[in-house]
Amino acid sequence: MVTLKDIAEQAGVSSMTVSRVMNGKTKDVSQKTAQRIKKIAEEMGYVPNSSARALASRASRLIAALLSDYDEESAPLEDSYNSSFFGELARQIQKEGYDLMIHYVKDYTDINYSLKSWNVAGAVFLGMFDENIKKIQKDNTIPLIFTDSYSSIRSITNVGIDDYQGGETAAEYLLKNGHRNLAFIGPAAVGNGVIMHRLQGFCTCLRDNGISMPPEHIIDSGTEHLEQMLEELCRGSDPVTGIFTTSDFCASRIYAAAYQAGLGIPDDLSVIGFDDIRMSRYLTPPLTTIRQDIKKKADVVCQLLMKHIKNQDVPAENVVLGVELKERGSVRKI
Amino acid sequence: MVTLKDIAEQAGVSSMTVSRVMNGKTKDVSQKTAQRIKKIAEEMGYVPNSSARALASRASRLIAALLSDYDEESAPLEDSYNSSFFGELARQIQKEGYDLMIHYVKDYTDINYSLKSWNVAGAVFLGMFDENIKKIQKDNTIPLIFTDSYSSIRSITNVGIDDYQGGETAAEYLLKNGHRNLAFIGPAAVGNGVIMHRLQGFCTCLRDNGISMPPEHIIDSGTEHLEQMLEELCRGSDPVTGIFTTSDFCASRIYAAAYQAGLGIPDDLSVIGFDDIRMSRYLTPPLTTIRQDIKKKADVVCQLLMKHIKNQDVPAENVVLGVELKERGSVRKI
DNA sequence: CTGCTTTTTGTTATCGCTAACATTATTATA
DNA sequence: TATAATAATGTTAGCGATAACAAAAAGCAG
Repeated sequence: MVTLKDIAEQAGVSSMTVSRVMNGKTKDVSQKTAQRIKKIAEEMGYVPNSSARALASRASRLIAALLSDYDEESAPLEDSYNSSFFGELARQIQKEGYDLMIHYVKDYTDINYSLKSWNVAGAVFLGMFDENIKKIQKDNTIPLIFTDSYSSIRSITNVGIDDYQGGETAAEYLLKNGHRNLAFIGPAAVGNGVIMHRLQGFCTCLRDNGISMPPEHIIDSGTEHLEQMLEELCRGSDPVTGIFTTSDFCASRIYAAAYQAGLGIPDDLSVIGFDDIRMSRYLTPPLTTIRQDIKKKADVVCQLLMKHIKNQDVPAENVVLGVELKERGSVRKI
Repeated sequence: MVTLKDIAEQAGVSSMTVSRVMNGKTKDVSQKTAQRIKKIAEEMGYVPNSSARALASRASRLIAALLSDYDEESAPLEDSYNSSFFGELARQIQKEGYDLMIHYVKDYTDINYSLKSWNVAGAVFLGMFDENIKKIQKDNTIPLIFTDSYSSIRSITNVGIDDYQGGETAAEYLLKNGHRNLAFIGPAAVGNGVIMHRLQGFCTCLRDNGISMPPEHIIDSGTEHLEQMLEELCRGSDPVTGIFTTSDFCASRIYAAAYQAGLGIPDDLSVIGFDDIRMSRYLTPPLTTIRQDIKKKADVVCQLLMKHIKNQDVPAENVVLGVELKERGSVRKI
């Protein structure tokens, strides 16, 4: 392993000078020496020891990405949306000269460990929110960025999308196409986050247009009997003709269930998804969905993180990115 | 920040004793002291500083996952299969008490940096293989595990699946169902890896059964004009009735193209995929595919890594995991 | 109680690097 | 040319932990 000292000896300077060169402190070292040292470092294949750096400078160039690990079966990265986002984030962060590590966390202890163990420069919470956040914030001075969190705490920086408007847009579009009897399919745990806001946007828009959706039309996407439910919903005297669902993956389940129930999409049933994952356009019919721009989101998260790292006093922000209706073929005009 | 020293002072012992307790060297510290120290550490919210540990012990509890970053547009983690694997790997590694960091690498320099910068304990190469591997191996003594690599170098440990057999299985199944005129759709860059072995297994099995597949039936999945190609293929005097493709994602593209071309699956065209991603069962018709067990793969990679980390002298292995036909509804019996 | 082993604890140096300050070389100013 | 200002380099002391060895305490046989 090549160290600063090795290079220093080769170059006949002190290791501090080499350190300065390696850290690009151009105005502290003469050009000539800098050039020479760079060349030697290159030749010797020097790679700075990040641990030593982190230790000495009390700051690492390392970011932690935190994923929720509430149970064994949850697999956040199996979700196409999440993993795409994570991948983009990783790339962006690397571009900024930082490294990214991943941590599944399930409680305060985990989060604490995650943030302190490598004294990371910052952390991104992926689609999760912990009750203990106040405590975490108090214990740590490093920037924390949340994504898709609906905490009411003003002092945390969050990057999310306009879920509410996404719901509205979906409702508007269904209404515009003549649908009046609608249903919502999403995770049972609506909670007070992303899902709830989509649902609220959806319902409010309906209500504003004089349409109401009965509570029994809010269906748990986790149910085993999706076909039966769809059948009941769509075969009554006042059949449901349009469904808004909270993810494209879920939409694919609805496609399958509808098919089994003998319901054609979009002829018998229109479906509108959320996310616009890569596969959505290849479903049959191509899925009409509320698109969120994952690259943009990753970019914003990364930039915000850098800003906070470089300047402690940047105030917390709540960035809400717009969503966009991606019109394809899964909603029909009545 | 709480350090060993702080705890030591509180407990009235030397920091070395605390270090021993924290590292679980039970037989070096009396039970009584150990207990007391643990309690104090707990109370003070001690989190070991991994950088300092890595520096002092010349070994970190950190694993690097390396992803290929050959161009801006490649997004390995957008692939459902890859990201699921990555997610599983992350979880398993964490369970072993290690941390995982992710690195996109595009050349020797990147890989070198990745391995040395944090003096990681080991690295996993995700579906990539670098020409310079010999050099990398020589420069580093840490265990390197490859996945899905078809290097001929005996000294590298690899975990992959039986791609060849996957191809065979697909062919057998199509033949069994009476299909005789077949096509293969996959990335243009067949290379000499995963894709080639699937194709070879497929072709060999066909040949062994007296069937041959003309070269023009090997189609680039990247093509813009998939519908046209399918149309030509399936509408001639001797129409193709079965397609083997190299991923489930690709299969979904074929579904879409077939639909556009007015070809019904499986009535006009049978399709068999590869991977068995989460969404495959929800396609219409549910996709018959060659399943690979991602959890198993992650598990094997992780166990192998641990074995190599704990014992330098474990010989390199080439683990080939079996694949399994997942029979669903996209292949019809003729 | 002595001398021995074994257990338990402590000391010192070091890992590779950087912060903070000290020094020397260089240039500019009077 | 002397002197101040600036630029370039060096020195020292850690960062928080562990390795390796050293010392003290405890246990035990005779």
